[in-house]
Amino acid sequence: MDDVAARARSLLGRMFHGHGVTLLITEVEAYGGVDDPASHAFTRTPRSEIMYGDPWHLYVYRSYGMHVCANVVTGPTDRAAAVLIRAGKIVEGVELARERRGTAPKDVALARGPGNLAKSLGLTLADLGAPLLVPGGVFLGAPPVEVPAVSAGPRVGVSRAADVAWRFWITGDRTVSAYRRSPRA
DNA sequence: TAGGCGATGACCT
DNA sequence: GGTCATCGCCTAC
Repeated sequence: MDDVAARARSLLGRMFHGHGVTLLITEVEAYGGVDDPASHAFTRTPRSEIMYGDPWHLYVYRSYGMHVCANVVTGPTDRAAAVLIRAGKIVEGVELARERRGTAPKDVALARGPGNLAKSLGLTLADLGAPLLVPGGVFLGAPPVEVPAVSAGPRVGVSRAADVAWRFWITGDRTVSAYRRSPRA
């Protein structure tokens, strides 16, 4: 369990490249997989099968019909853990991201929230299963040289097991989305 | 093949 | 800060 959280934390401060836009990951949320009721991998289906595969691949899903969310499969394979990328700070391709978002209020909010982040990066369901350690359409940059200060708290938006403190963010970063507990929690 | 559902976002007060 | 619109996909008949 703890290694899942550790891997989620290690993603903070790391670069995430997506179709011409680069952002620095500022907020993530860990999902334990097989023993985590809130995880999409909790019920094993053809779709969630990707999380039972090799680590460092992309798992994307559509929510509420219109939003796309991006996850990093972290493994190990028998656990099917994944990390939801919730927010980031765009460092390259701001113009392109703004174009994709349409009417974005501020630069700092371009990739605030999982749906907005995926939209800024131009992610679609076609990116499902993309290898994240291989430079291409979507991939991860090298780990940060300097590890940022990290805060932890309960997960957002999940209807089950919301009390697990598996949400991590870079302390004080303004791109981190505001906390909101699920109405069903 | 039909229905339920969701790891949200935007907008309004 | 609270409320509500939203719809394509997955799962279970």
